[in-house]
Amino acid sequence: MGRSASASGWYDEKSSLVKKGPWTPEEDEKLVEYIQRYGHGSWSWRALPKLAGLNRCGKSCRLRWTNYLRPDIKRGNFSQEEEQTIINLHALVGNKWSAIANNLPGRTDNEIKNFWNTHLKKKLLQMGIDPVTHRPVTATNSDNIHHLYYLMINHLLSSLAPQLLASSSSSGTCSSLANNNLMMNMNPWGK
DNA sequence: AAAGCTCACAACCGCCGGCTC
DNA sequence: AGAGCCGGCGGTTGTGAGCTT
Repeated sequence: MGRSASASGWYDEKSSLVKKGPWTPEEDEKLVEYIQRYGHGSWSWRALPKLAGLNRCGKSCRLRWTNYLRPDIKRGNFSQEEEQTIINLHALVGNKWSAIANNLPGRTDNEIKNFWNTHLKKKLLQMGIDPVTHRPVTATNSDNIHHLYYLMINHLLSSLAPQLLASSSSSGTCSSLANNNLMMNMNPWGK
């Protein structure tokens, strides 16, 4: 089933008039006010811009709300524990940012994805760990840190991945696994 | 001081799966 | 059964801020 861009919500029938780019405080205010007043369920994202008096496509509104305006979003730097959780979960499920975000309350998939791409990937590479495979970059490297990390990830992949993937949509399922004592104790970069 | 570069992150884009008709 | 709508996802891009030269 192929889908056009218009069907996915980026452009409506008057696409040339739909505004793109950064949101203004006024637009934010309109969006927040409408959602807070009417809650979810009585409208669709596609219909919302018109209802709220916004010259945006529904998809842009949804993204703005879920990634930035939602009241439960946690702002600020990632803690060591959050960082550790992301790395552990990424080793289990890969680039499933929404599944990872489900286990980090207040964090969005977009935020985690950005954090991974700008910080964690580099950090792992500096440690000599491939951020994709979570294995040492050099096959012959038997350094203790790499070896511990490798054992840890393999242990988790073999024992936990099936159940994690099966329940990745339900929040709270993974966090206890990702943060369990074994993993924290084996954390090769400390803290 | 200013031009160029790098980094971080908000936003865009295209695609997919589920659902409805 | 299949076409279309919708919400959601992950990859990519644009841009502003901060840093370096």
